[in-house]
Amino acid sequence: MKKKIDRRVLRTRRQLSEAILALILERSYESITIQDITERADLNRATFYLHYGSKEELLVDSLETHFDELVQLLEAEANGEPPWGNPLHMQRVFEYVAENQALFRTVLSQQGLGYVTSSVIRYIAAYNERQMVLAQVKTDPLPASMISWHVAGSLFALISWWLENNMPYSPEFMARSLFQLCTVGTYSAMGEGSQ
Amino acid sequence: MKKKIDRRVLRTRRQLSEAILALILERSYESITIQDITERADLNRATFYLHYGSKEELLVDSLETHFDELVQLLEAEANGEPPWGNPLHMQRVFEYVAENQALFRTVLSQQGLGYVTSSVIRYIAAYNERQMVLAQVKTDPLPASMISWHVAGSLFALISWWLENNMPYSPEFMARSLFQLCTVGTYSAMGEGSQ
Amino acid sequence: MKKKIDRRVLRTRRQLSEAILALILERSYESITIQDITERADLNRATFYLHYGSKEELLVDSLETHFDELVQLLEAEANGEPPWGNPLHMQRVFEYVAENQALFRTVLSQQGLGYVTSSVIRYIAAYNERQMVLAQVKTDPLPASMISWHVAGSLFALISWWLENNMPYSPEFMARSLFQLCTVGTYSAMGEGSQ
Amino acid sequence: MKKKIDRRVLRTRRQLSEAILALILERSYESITIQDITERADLNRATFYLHYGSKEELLVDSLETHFDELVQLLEAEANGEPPWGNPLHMQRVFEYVAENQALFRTVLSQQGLGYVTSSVIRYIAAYNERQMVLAQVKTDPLPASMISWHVAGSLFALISWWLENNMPYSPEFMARSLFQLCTVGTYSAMGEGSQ
DNA sequence: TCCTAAGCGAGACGGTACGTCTTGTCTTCCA
DNA sequence: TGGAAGACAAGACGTACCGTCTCGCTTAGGA
Repeated sequence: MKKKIDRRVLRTRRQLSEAILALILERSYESITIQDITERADLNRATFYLHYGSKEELLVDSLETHFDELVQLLEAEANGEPPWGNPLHMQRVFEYVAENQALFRTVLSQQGLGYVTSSVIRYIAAYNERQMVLAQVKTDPLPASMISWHVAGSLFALISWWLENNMPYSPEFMARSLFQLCTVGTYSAMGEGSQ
Repeated sequence: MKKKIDRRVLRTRRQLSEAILALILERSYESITIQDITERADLNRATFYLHYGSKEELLVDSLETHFDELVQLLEAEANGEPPWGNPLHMQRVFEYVAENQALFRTVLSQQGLGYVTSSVIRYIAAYNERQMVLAQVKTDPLPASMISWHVAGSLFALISWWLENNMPYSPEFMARSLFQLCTVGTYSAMGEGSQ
Repeated sequence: MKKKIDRRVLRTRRQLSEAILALILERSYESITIQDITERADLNRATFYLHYGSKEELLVDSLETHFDELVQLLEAEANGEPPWGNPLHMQRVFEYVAENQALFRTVLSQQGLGYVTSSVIRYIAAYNERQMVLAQVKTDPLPASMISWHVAGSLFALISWWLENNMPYSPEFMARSLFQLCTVGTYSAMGEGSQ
Repeated sequence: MKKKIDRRVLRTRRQLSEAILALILERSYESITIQDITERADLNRATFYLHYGSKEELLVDSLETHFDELVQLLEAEANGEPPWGNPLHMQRVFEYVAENQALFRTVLSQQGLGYVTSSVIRYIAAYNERQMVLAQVKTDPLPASMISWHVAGSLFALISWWLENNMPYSPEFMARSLFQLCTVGTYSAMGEGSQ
């Protein structure tokens, strides 16, 4: 019972993906209409509805590739350590962000993409927790999920800060800072004698 | 040369504010039309446009009151300390969130309110930085704004986690946890011998 | 290279035409909204704008059919004579008016249809002049167009008078009267000895 | 029980009259809003409603002056003759039109003023009939009112033609032409041997 | 290699919300 | 008391976008 997907279908979906990704880099997500997408993709508006039910559906489908790529990259390097336990580990994330700078900047800062924003934190937190369970980290007296969210929130915030300030530091530095802020706290991270 | 604001105007704006705040607690922000708002407020649709240019404008105006309240509360208690430097300080935030639970839950989790989400982090970070400057905290070798964002992201994430898990801990506990995670880091916060 | 007009389009336009013609017979033209027309035509309001830019455009389009009918009828009978030169000729006009009584009554008397009113005189005058040129009528010392307007004004007025007085005379009588008033003048038309 | 009309009221009405008369000379009657009129008159919009119920009411009130003037002028000169019985009589009409050229041009040709257009013919016809009755004109076998309308339609048409063609003839010539067309008919008016 | 089901373009249409415009009413305040 | 100022309800306007549909044409891929 083979699925035999028409090559035209694949082509059409690719065109739609490329169109929406190109468009969100250009202007506000909410201002983009399905008409705009299909025009850019050189397709008929009705054709859109043969493949997706909404802009959101297409966007999620289009972004999946990117995030899956990153997650696979991370999981390959995680060796029984909590995700922030190793600066090198986090460094990959910042490097990946730097490579896909335009996309991340858009996704993290655009108004209409709010639901992506919050999913991202949730997504990172879930990933963190998964890794912590695998690494059998004990977190008493705090629950593991709280720690996961703490780190996810911090990571998200640092990435946002980094992009908004035009990446003034190297990925290494950012990763090391995150590592320190999370593991040994702000007091130590800021050096002796501070505060 | 007094401004002489018509009492009707104030009344109308209050009705609109109450209407939109009530509606976002009931259903998806994007699904709310201006027609819905004015109907709920018992006003004519055209009247809306005499006061606001869009749903967003009204929402921001309506939320301001709440957040300003919180900020004033915090600033009154901050005595030359960084905002997370004192668990009691943060406790106020969690208590405030608990009191306005329904609103925060909606604002932090609803899809269409994404731009609020990211503004909130930005807002907290800016507040943090302001306080750090006032407290003359030295942050070498990390820039103060990075620390601000780190703490803001963490606070945001912990509030989200807290609300999503139906507030399983007291505001005191949450504040103390945040304090520890931020100041002395995850290792210490999680107790000796962990990891 | 045929035009390929969608049958649905024709159907839609017919529905709109019928709707507006029915409505102007019922009530004041100005009081009719596009909403009214589309409701009567069982169509969506937006659909109206796919076909016409305004009520006026639709009305003109709808009336054209009627007037073209009359003009064709007249031209078929005109044999090198000026249009009022033959009572039988004009008789057709009055007969046609009688048959489409309700429509003419409305078009000639309704306030909002003023621009139709004046176009009608202009329209008749132009027709007259065209016929006079064809018939090579010499009009010295008066210009042909002045004569055309004179007769058009008279025809228009007599039709109005006829309808307003509930058609007290037969089309034949009206046509003969118009013929006499125009060709031999009021003195002769009113019989010998008058005045 | 004197009426004590405030001088301010008269002033206000005059301002409104002048405003609407000025405006119809400038642009389409329908495009003129009450807002426009009151702005031009340097009055508040609400004030309009203290004096008139609609644009139409104001316009009729404003035009009355002009037409009454003309009628008085005509009646003063009519000495028991039917109104078209004397070329000199009609000449006054054309002269009056020429003097108030801009106004007549507007009133007769503007779309939205259709109801004025048809009232004008009705008005002239009624005047004609009144004069015919006074002059005890016998019109057998045609009814007097039919004759009145015939002449009114012709007069209206000739005035329209005259204005549309930028008044190529003198009032005297127009009056004489109308006289001939109406009294002795087109055949005679166009000279011997024509047709 | 044909043929048949699918993908797709074109575009009409119903539906919904938009933001704007004009009207008419009302209230408050001033001269 | 007449008018200015302006808030508001009411409702039509023309536009924009959506999602659905129908009608053909083209073309891929199984027979």
